[in-house]
Amino acid sequence: MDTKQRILDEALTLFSEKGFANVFVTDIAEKVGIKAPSLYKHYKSKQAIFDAIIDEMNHRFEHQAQALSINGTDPAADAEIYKNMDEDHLVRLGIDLFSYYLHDSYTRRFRKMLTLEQFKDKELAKVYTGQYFDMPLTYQGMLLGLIVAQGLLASDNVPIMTLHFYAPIYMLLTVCDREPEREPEALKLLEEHIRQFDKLYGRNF
Amino acid sequence: MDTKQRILDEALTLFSEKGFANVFVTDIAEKVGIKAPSLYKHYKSKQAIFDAIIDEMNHRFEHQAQALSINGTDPAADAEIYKNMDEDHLVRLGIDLFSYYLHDSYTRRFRKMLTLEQFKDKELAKVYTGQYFDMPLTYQGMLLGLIVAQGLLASDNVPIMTLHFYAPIYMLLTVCDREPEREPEALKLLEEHIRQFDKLYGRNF
DNA sequence: GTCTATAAGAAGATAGAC
DNA sequence: GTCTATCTTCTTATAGAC
Repeated sequence: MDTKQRILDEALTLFSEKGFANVFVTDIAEKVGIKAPSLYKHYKSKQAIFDAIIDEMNHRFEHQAQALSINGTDPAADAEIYKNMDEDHLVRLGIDLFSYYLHDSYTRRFRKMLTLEQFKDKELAKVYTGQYFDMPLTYQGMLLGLIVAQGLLASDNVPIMTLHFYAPIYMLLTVCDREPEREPEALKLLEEHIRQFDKLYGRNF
Repeated sequence: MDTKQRILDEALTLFSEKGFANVFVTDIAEKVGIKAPSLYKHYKSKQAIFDAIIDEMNHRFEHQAQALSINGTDPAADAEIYKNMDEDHLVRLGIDLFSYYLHDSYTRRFRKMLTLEQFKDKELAKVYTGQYFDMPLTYQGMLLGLIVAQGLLASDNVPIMTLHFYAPIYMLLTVCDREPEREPEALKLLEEHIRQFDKLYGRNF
């Protein structure tokens, strides 16, 4: 990895732990193994480093869905996976989703950084809500819609059904971001949540 | 309100909007209508102001439940309220809860400040999780337990049922903290969520 | 308790040699 | 591209008069 990229990587780590304002260019340079002035040969300011991280994220998220072992951009192509979706498969899907978001290094650091900077301006607020509310609800809504279409679950309001599936996952994720030692407890609640979800939507309507 | 208290009030507003590190003692003093050095007659440092806000919160939250028009500390005493709990009453409860958390000035500012400072140290992380995860789940779990006991809803896993009730409320709250203009949309989803919740838990088991 | 003046130090960024 | 030296500005905090 070249220096320019290593700067982004170390800056992201520091920003996600301490917040933009509490990280000094000296800290970033030290982690990279150079002196602060050298850093300005790669980026014209501390803010430019932050902006470059946001830009890089926009490129990476295009491939995110693939990392979840789902096609991501073509839900119809994912339908095959959900042909025989039973409770255990749904639990596996939810835990994989949760574990990926929680443990993938880049995803976790970016989410934590955005958590700390979300009120800075309207654009960052939109990036956060887009990534952790609109996009998951849209995509998971398509998947659950497919499962409903196949008669494996039943709902006359798939968007709300999706909110019921995703909101507990999101909340448990924020808990583990703050207190990683609560992950076992979160995983237990997550599994119970999905089994209950499956029972609730598997029996009604 | 005396100067000492006004300092806390203005500091909380600024911290919740910009984060601790991006607020300067000059900014706080200006809002209060004094010069920065005068501020040091009331608090020995900027950090001491932050600490005083956290301390004040610990006192205020004792009375929080009462502001929600429920007893709060004695769920058994609240049982009366839920004697005739139908879907519309449950919707009202959820929307009141949501609206209180979102619009109560002190609650909103404190939550936003804590959001920005939650990774600073273990103690702040615990305050956040305690206030917005453990406490709501514990208390709402007691209320839902009462409703289940009265046969108005049914569940063999009240903690997970509580997670299903609260997690969407929490997630929608975080959306509105970032993008207040999305409140109408959030309220619509919130009402649909609770009506669906009532149907799901009203028909099973 | 509030002010003006100022100390003390931190932090972002630049200049110019190598 | 990296370094040392340095500039400039900002920020917290104190001193001491009123």
